[in-house]
Amino acid sequence: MSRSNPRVLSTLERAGGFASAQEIYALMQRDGQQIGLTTVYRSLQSLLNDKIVDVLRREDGEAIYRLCGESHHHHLVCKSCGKTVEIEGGAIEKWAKNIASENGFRDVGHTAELFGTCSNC
Amino acid sequence: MSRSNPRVLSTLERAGGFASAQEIYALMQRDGQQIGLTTVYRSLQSLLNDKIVDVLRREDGEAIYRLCGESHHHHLVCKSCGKTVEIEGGAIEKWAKNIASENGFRDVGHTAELFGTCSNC
DNA sequence: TTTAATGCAAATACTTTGCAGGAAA
DNA sequence: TTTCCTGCAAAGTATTTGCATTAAA
Repeated sequence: MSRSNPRVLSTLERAGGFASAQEIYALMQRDGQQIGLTTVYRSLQSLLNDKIVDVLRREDGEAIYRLCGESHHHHLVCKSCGKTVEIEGGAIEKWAKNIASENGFRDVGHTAELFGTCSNC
Repeated sequence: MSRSNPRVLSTLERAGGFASAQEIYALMQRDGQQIGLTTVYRSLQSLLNDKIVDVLRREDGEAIYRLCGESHHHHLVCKSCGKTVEIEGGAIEKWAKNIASENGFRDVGHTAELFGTCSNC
């Protein structure tokens, strides 16, 4: 797989660490940076692979990418405005471990996302 | 807007109260029910409007609809053989509600999946 | 007759892939 | 040369919409 174009990552940072592929592409175009949409998508795939970014979905299904810290966490996302709060998942980690051992599973990971409507919407 | 075709709702129920438009359409086709994909989409829109169903997004962005008020469950999936266990999510529901109110969110739903290696693998 | 439901086909939007030209090692 | 990066164009998938036909009231 191809490596990430560094300008894609820096554009994502500049966008507030939260943007779709289309938006990153548009931003770069507006700045006069020469790049193809394909490269933006491929770079994001690669960043995702390296766990440098995280992917969520907007209400309309568009994928939005955001920079991700190293610690395992979850998100609480507003369905209306996209506002995102990072959640520490202590309780859910414990829950996952319990469920796993109850069912004889090992090496258990998990995904969890919360979504709703924030106080401003 | 057009009203919902009742067979769409009953197919969604039959699917376990959780399916995408494409899946509902395929299910109805397989059963020999005559319906168009357009009608399935329009019916789901209408059910959504009437708050009879709820919409979530799969990881790949496909919209999945579920009956409102269904006590939904989660899955524990073996990465190696695909064995799946249904999990009752009492603990996680409570967790989600707490997190939501702590952050001033309302109408909060969630997704959660566990994956690991089962005892046979 | 008037209104609502239906479904085909076309249009949209996002995303991925095939392929060939060019840059880098 | 060999390998990697790039981007156009085409393909793919999910979803919506225009429009004419049909069923129902």
